[in-house]
Amino acid sequence: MEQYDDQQQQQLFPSSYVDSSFVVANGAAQGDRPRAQRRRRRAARCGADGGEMDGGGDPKKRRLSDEQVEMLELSFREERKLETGRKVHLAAELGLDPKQVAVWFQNRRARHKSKLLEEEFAKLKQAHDAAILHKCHLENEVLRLKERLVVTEDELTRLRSATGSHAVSGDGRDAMGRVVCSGSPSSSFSTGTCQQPGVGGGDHLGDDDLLYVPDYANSDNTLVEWFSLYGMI
DNA sequence: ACTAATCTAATCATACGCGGTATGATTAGCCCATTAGT
Repeated sequence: MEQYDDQQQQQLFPSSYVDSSFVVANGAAQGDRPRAQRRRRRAARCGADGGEMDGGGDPKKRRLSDEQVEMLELSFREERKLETGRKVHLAAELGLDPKQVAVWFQNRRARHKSKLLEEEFAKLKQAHDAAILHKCHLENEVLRLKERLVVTEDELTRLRSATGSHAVSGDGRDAMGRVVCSGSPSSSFSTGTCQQPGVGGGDHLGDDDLLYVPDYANSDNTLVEWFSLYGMI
């Protein structure tokens, strides 16, 4: 009993989803059992008994009554597995063949499982869609930050050219008293070599005064962090 | 180990209501389904 439940759970949510249509289309599900052969067998069987069901009953398939289905549903909700005793009891109570009850439970389990799978699929799809949306938002945010970065970079360049070389005092400081790096003028983010006027000159500057972009600041994220650190964003 | 009962998965066939869905029934299981009782 318990083992069957575990097995069912495993089959309910397999680790890898395989499209059943693919399996069927590739004939791997039932070992390529020929349909024609089954049809022939069925036709022969029907022909043999004159197209009637066992016991000479109604040849047409009869649906279970609402009451019967209701009782079966009730029983199914209590326990999805059907022990022999319960099956016989139910069958007697509903006026059905025990085999009919067994078949009903088999079909009910199968359809319950496919319903669960559908629900699980819907949930996963919803989560997937939400993740895609979140990714879009993040990408937009990155674009926005990059744009701000470019603007800030332009502003920096403009400020530098406005202050010009004359604005840099002999000790290598700009008008704001910050140390000016002598990196490539084309990029304010180049590592450059920082002029340390204080070295040997007795005029020591604190780290806060150093306008310097380190080597590791070569990715967008690091640049953003760096700009944030300096309150430029 | 053997066997009967039972299971899952796939499929068919019919009912119900108008092309497609719901549902009862059948079949295979291939390193030959699994489980439980003997």
